Amino acid sequence: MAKEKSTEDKIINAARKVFIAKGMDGTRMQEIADVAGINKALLHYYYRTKTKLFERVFTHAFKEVFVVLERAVSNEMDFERFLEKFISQYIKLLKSKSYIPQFVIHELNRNPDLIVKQLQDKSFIKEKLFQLVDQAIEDKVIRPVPPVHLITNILALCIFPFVARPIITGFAMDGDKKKFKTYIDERPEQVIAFVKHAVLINQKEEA
Amino acid sequence: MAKEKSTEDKIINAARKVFIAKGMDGTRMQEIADVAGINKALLHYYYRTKTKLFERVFTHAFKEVFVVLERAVSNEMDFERFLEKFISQYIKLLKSKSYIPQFVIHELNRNPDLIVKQLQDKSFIKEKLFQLVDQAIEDKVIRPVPPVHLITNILALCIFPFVARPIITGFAMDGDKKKFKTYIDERPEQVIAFVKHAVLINQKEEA
DNA sequence: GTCTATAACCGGATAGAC
DNA sequence: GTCTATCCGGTTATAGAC
Repeated sequence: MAKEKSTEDKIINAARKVFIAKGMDGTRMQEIADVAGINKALLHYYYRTKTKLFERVFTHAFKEVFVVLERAVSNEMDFERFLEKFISQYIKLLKSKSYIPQFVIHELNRNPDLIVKQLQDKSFIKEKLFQLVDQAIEDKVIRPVPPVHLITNILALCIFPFVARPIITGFAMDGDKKKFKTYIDERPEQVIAFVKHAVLINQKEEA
Repeated sequence: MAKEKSTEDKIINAARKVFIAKGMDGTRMQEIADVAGINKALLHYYYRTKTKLFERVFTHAFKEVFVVLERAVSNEMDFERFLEKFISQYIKLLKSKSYIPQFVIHELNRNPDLIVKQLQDKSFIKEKLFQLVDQAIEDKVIRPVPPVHLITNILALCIFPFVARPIITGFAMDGDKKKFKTYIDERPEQVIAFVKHAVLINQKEEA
């Protein structure tokens, strides 16, 4: 099974696990060492401080859930297919990284300066996305709606369930985690239909 | 101006401020004492432990952003007006408590058991809300959509911007906080229109 | 590179004077 | 009720042996 890993890999994987589960403040270096199966001093040998190790983990996590935007704007296609592709692929991605959004959002709120480093030279993504929406409006494919709002709406519908999972599970599913899984599996279809009805102009009923 | 407050009030207010800004793990009792203008020992005199003080703050914060659901189901009205009222009032509320959603969500993710205590005897709200949606579907006011999805969609659209503020401000507004404020001011109108188009059946263009 | 031991500090909680 | 002083466990980080 080739479960062999370098010490550095073991540390990074352990750090990811613990930081994402407990946040910067809630994490203990000892716990990372335990999970990695090594000892505390070694952590400091590889990454001099907790902060440095955290920043490394955070940057990686941020990219994991952000670069999807970058990929999204690089493919040329009509707006309806863009919606379908983007929403289904993004929710699929989030399912496999379901604890990352809350982690990233929390740490960004704790320390908003972090965002600056992460968004270096990323403004072209915003331009492209806004342009995509503006073009669809001009082509009468969607009704006129400010790009920021449409884009944040789509992201909200995709991301929110993962962030609010305990509330949704507790409030609407009587704490039953299986029901939450079912709900998430239904999401792509539901979100796509919701957004299409919300903005597409010649939306006809389909078979 | 009657700025006089009991010590207990000073403590609670300071604790709210610090816990909501920094979370349970990031908060220091010393900082709460400093903000309250008293000394650390006095905190323990009123609330024996940090955990107890936290729980008091958390419960209050949770109620502040949750009871709106309770109020929403107690007013009888047609579905379209329910949407308008709920969305505009909820966003208005969140504007005045804009740091609470992220706080509540983070702590609930760190400790999902907290949700159980908060939702004691609240299942009637869920029943009423689901019923409201089912009724609207039956009356052909909205297209058929599973109640959980519609409700979480609405909540996502209202809450997400406050939770993701640093990302939205950094990504779409070049870090300009004034633009974020404008964006939030536009939200009620935008969200209401979005949801109406998404689900209302005889949606006609209005003047 | 990896370990044990320990330094240096921090933070929650308490004792006890006023 | 409110304060000062202090205890004590826990946490990051380093020293130094192997």
